[in-house]
Amino acid sequence: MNKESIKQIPHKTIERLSQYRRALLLVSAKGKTHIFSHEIAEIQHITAVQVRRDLMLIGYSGDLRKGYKIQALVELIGQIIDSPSGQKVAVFGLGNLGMALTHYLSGRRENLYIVAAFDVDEHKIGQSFEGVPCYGMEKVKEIVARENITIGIITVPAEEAKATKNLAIEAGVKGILNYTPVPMEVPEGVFLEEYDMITSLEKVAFYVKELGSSDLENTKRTASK
Amino acid sequence: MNKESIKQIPHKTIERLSQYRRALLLVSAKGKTHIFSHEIAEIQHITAVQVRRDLMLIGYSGDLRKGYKIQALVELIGQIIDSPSGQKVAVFGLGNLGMALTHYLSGRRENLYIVAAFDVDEHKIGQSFEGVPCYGMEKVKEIVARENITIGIITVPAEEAKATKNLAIEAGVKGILNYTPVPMEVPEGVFLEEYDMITSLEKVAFYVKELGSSDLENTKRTASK
DNA sequence: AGTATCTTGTTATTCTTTTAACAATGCAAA
DNA sequence: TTTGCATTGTTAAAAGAATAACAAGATACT
Ligand SMILES: NC(=O)c1ccc[n+]([C@@H]2O[C@H](COP(=O)([O-])OP(=O)(O)OC[C@H]3O[C@@H](n4cnc5c(N)ncnc54)[C@H](O)[C@@H]3O)[C@@H](O)[C@H]2O)c1
Ligand SMILES: NC(=O)c1ccc[n+]([C@@H]2O[C@H](COP(=O)([O-])OP(=O)(O)OC[C@H]3O[C@@H](n4cnc5c(N)ncnc54)[C@H](O)[C@@H]3O)[C@@H](O)[C@H]2O)c1
Repeated sequence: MNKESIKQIPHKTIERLSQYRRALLLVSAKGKTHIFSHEIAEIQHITAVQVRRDLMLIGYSGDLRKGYKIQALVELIGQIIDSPSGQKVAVFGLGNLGMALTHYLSGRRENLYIVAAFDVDEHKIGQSFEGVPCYGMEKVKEIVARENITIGIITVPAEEAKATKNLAIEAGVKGILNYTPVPMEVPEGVFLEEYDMITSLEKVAFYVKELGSSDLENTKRTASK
Repeated sequence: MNKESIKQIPHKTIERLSQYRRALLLVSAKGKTHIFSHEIAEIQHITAVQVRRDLMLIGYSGDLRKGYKIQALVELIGQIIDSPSGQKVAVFGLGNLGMALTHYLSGRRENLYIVAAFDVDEHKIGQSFEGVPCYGMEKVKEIVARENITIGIITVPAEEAKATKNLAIEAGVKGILNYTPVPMEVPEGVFLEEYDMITSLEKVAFYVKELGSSDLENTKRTASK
């Protein structure tokens, strides 16, 4: 697993590794120590080949008779997708969605820490939510630098989305998770992931309509993007 | 645009059509009547070829000199992705996320109506939120049937996710939008779309780490899908 | 020992999606 | 009129991802 080979891991495989790990931790908690590719596949509702291929790409070898050693696999996935010292995350826009996410994420993931939220609302600034302090926008540069925040989640109103993204990047954020419906672009060296809920919902609506009008297709789609 | 050709529109194109439409409505509101493929592309941060290819797939022809007629294109996209009489949506699990989504979606989309929420919390049952009534789980069958709800958004706790999905499908829901981190499967004739936030966040974290360790890749990824 | 069975690891193939290439078109200006 | 230019529509190629195919290893059973 050198740096070059990691770079060639498909994006989709990276996504599945995240999911495998969580699934593995769950079955591990039940006392299981080994698992077969088809068992992982069943949990994830994908094929066993897909699982084996993904594990091949990260260079993990299982036992031909017992399957994969859960603990070792979890550790290897961690070596690949985690930063050794963890990464810090900030939420930009502590509204309905931002608050839900803060609630959901804080104290949950071992290597990703939500350490700050930013908003313009005077009622929120200065307070803490789930142990996460909320700062005014004028503090972005200072806090991002001081805390070494590398990831920003954008949940401000659509009109403010691009400006907020720019501010975050100027302050030093290297990864953007954009939950506004506004398509963005980022400079070289910054990674952008976008998710648009309306699109998902309209997509479901479209395929429901299509399935209704002629029942040809059995469909499952997974996004995460 | 017959039924066969619609079926062959790539999933990704369907997603982009949803986004094109919203972008077009915005520029239309500013008084613009025509638009070039490269203008759409710029808004969406994709390539003009991609736009033209998508429009080709839905059989829309632009004017060689003026570009695409915005209003006509919006209408055509509507003919393709909307159901003529709209579709009704229910939220299952009116917690932090479910409430945020209800807030966000209610009264917003023209052809998709959130008409019900379901929860087990006695404090929520019987109340309305954003004009959306919350019912107990024992009412799912009755309400889904009565209101002809075709789409269910799953935002219950992870442990309840599969049971809730099954209940929704038994009641007659034909499309599931799963926001829990629990991978699901659905019977034939039901469409499933899943989005896992943790996966997205860990993916961003991974690529931030990689970009940091060697600045080769300029990356943009969009999910919704 | 030999055979059957199950699993992994990997290569080959197919499918999907994006990107490139380019002919055809229509207008404007020379 | 003719040339140049920017745009569309479409076919061709490339890239990315999933699926299939199958050799090889390990164990159990005969
Ligand atoms: N609520 C949802 O479920 C949901 C779902 C998908 C996408 N979104 C998107 O997420 C974004 C937020 O949605 P919401 O429902 O939470 O809205 P919201 O209005 O509840 O929250 C927006 C928050 O951003 C703050 N804010 C406003 N301007 C700001 C600025 N310039 N800088 C920093 N903070 C600022 C506001 O004070 C508020 O707290 C929107 O773009 C929306 O499209 C929301
Ligand atoms: N909060 C987020 O930002 C967020 C983000 C991504 C994913 N999720 C996922 O969404 C789900 C909900 O998250 P949340 O933060 O809103 O949790 P939450 O606890 O705030 O909400 C869960 C809601 O579901 C209700 N509920 C519990 N059991 C139920 C049942 N059997 N049937 C119907 N309703 C039931 C609860 O009463 C509560 O209102 C979780 O699976 C979580 O993993 C949440």
